Amino acid sequence: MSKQQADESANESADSGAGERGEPAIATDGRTIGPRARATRRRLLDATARLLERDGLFDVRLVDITQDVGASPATFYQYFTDIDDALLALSDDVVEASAELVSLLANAWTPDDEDQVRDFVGHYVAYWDEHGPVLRARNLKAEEGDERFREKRRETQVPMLRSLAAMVRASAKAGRLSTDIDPVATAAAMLAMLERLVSYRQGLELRGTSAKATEATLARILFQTVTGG
Amino acid sequence: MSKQQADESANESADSGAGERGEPAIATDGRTIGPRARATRRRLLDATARLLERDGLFDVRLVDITQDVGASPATFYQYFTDIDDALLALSDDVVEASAELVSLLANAWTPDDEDQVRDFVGHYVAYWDEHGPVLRARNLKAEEGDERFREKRRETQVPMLRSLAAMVRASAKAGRLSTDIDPVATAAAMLAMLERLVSYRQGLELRGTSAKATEATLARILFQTVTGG
DNA sequence: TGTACATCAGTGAACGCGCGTTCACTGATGTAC
DNA sequence: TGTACATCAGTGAACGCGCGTTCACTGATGTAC
Repeated sequence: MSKQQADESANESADSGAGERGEPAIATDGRTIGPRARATRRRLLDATARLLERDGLFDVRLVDITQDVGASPATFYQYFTDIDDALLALSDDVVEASAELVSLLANAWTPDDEDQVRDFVGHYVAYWDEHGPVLRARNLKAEEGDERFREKRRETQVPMLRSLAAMVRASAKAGRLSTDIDPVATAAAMLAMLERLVSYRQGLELRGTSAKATEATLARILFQTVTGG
Repeated sequence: MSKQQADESANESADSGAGERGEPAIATDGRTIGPRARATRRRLLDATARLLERDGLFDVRLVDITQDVGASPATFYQYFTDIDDALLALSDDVVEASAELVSLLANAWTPDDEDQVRDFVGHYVAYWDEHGPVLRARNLKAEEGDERFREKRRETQVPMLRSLAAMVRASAKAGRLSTDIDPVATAAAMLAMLERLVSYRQGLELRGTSAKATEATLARILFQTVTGG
């Protein structure tokens, strides 16, 4: 490895405070991991996300990932057992990034809070714009039955599901929604709608419906269904 | 490649003839297809769907498909250029099966028609129960950017989208819905909700929400959002 | 301040297996007379 | 009704390539004195 490359690695490691997140302290072969190694691991993850976007989940190759960061295939195995292992690590990142989304659901919405609902939908769309490839890959793997990816998906969905269900319950109690609806199913339906529609957005734009209108519509439906407003 | 080979490979399978449905009249190597061959082709498709369910899209192997019907790998190539080709054929089947679903949307719903909405949701769920593996595979491929599968998805979605959007428009005109909503985006949101929630159903059942309650909730949301009732 | 040794990090190059793919062939079915 | 020939349908067995995987090795960085 060239001197320049080593310098770059050192710079990139600046962004992560040493070993804070769920990052492992030892490599797959038992070596202890220093800052340089941590930076390499990060670069491999970033490359994986990049190629996920470029090639799609079906065509991501371990060899391509390492080539993308200018490393040997053997290096990959220092940090991950296989590509799924790297995808799981990336999934942890997006779980973490969903915390902000969850926080926007902390205070129950009322019929006066349509602005807050719009704000939430805006953040939700931005979240998918930023993490789309990883989220999609995670969901595909989950849908294919892989329990590890199912768990990652749950980690983001359940907190949101709980908050929304609580809001529905409150709205029903306040007489703004019929009491014979199922709060959890309603919340799940809203999350399903949000999650699925993001992948339809381009198709809709082609059909003459702007992204703005789609977002506004989502917010409206969510607002009405959850608050009864 | 021999001259003969070059000639033959010019006539790809697909739609180059008049079978009963969308079935080709000639095989990939130019032979004309009789009833026996058509049956073999069907058995290969059924096996593909079966293994799709058992192994998942990532792990479907051409060799396994042919073994499942007791045939040689070479037989597969008589009828399909590759697995994707077979998946596209299966996708045509589910497009065809969606006609009944579309017909249930032919007459615009009014606030008196909640029963019809429930009926539609029931059929929708049944449709996914029957064709889930193929629908999922088609959607995954579409989401991964394959234009051929995108087209198949559109073929089922667009008619439903049109019908629902028309209903929303009518409800708005009748003053039952706000006129500032976007009919197409609203219709798309409803379809997104339906499509996505089917894959969550098991998860919801584990969380104590019955399939019946989920179905009823979907129908309720759809009913209110589309008819304004 | 320089040298030696320990530890951390990365790699070249080969290996091998799983799986798609092919081709010359055999077997089955239909038809003419 | 039987025989010969044409056409339809299916296959065994091998081939080869793409890609994950491994291991003994080199190189980089830290530390003791």
